[in-house]
Amino acid sequence: MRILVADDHDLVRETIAAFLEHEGFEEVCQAATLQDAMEMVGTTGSFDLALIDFDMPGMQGLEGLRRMMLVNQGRPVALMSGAATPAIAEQALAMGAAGYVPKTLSSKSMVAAARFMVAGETFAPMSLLKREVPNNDAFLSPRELDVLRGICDGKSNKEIARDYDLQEVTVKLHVKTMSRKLAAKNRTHAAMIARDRKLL
Amino acid sequence: MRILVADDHDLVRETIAAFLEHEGFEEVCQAATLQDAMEMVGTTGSFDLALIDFDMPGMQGLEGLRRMMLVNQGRPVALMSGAATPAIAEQALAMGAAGYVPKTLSSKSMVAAARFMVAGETFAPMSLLKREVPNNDAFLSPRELDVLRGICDGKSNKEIARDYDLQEVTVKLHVKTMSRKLAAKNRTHAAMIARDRKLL
DNA sequence: TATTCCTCTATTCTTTCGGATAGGTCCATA
DNA sequence: TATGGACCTATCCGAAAGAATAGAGGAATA
Repeated sequence: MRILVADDHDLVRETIAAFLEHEGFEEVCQAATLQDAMEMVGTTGSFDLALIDFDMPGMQGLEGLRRMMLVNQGRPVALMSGAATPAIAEQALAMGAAGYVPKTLSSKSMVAAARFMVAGETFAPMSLLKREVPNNDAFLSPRELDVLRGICDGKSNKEIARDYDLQEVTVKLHVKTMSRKLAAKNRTHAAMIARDRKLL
Repeated sequence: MRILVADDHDLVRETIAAFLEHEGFEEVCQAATLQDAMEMVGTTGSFDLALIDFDMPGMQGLEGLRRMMLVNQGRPVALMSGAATPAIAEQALAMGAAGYVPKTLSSKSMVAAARFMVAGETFAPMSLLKREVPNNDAFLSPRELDVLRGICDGKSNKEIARDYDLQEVTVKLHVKTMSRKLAAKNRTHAAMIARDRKLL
């Protein structure tokens, strides 16, 4: 049962490794960069599970994950991160990662997740996939939400105006202010952001 | 560490309970009906985790799950099933279940999942969350997918053209043909459709 | 009461989209 | 070789969107 923990933050890496060892994983290796991690696979053989950090040197976004998965010969490789977006996690899973492990996970859960992935299952915390909507509140006004819904349905400003019995200019106003609130470049971007945050 | 396994199939229930006990869970209780399970909670107190079968007598679909969650005082309750549809699993999770455990899970994974849910995390097998994207293939051309990705990022045609070293008109062409293929009214609509079908 | 926020409207202007039409190359396959 | 598909470019036009600015009514709240 060989596990690799790759993270450039010494404290984080060592803590995780210590926990895993304490919980019965026999051989827990460590690496501080993607290069180190890949070399380690080359010299000592593939791991039963590799946990690699998203923000580690050499990762180049998810490209590092892809390369790591290649060298580990199909055995499970999971992405770790402290601050990756749900979108990144989903992408990682889509490209076949064994899981996504947020560093916010309790040590107990972390060990459970590791066990799980070693067993060949794919793991992701539901907190990622479960709608996080603590932000929403009174962030967008009711009208702005109306308009946003219309946009998400692919409607034009004119159509939205007709639906709610408004003038087109008014809809435009809402589109603009709402897009600013969401930090969206335009209506399409706003629609995607809305979909991501599940705030429709 | 008290766990409840509720299933009307004696063999299944006892097997699962035996595995959990073998893997270190101290107190594993069993029930063959929802009534029994709820009474058990009433007399011996709430469990750290309750695994209840979807097809058990008294369940009445997900209503039984809801009631079980109420009596267990907010502690994790997970749905088990041999043949529930993904839709049911998603519904269960939406109503706050601690997880969905298919009976097809290996015993190892089952234990890992239990550990995980006891720790307060929510669990669902990725097979549920992994998208079925068998439709996509060759539906949109590679270029059209490029453009679609750009649109989903809220980019303008001009930006997309720059990204791929094309003329803006060309991008427009792709937008048009691609929108037609997706039956989208406009770029925004196309972006939403793409997101829904996970074909980015 | 004054202030703030949401709401709606108006005008003007520039940029972007969307559609139509009309070419062209490259490539694979029948 | 011909046919069709994906790909690229061009010009033109109208519609839509986006941005800026200005004003006004209503409701809630400090």
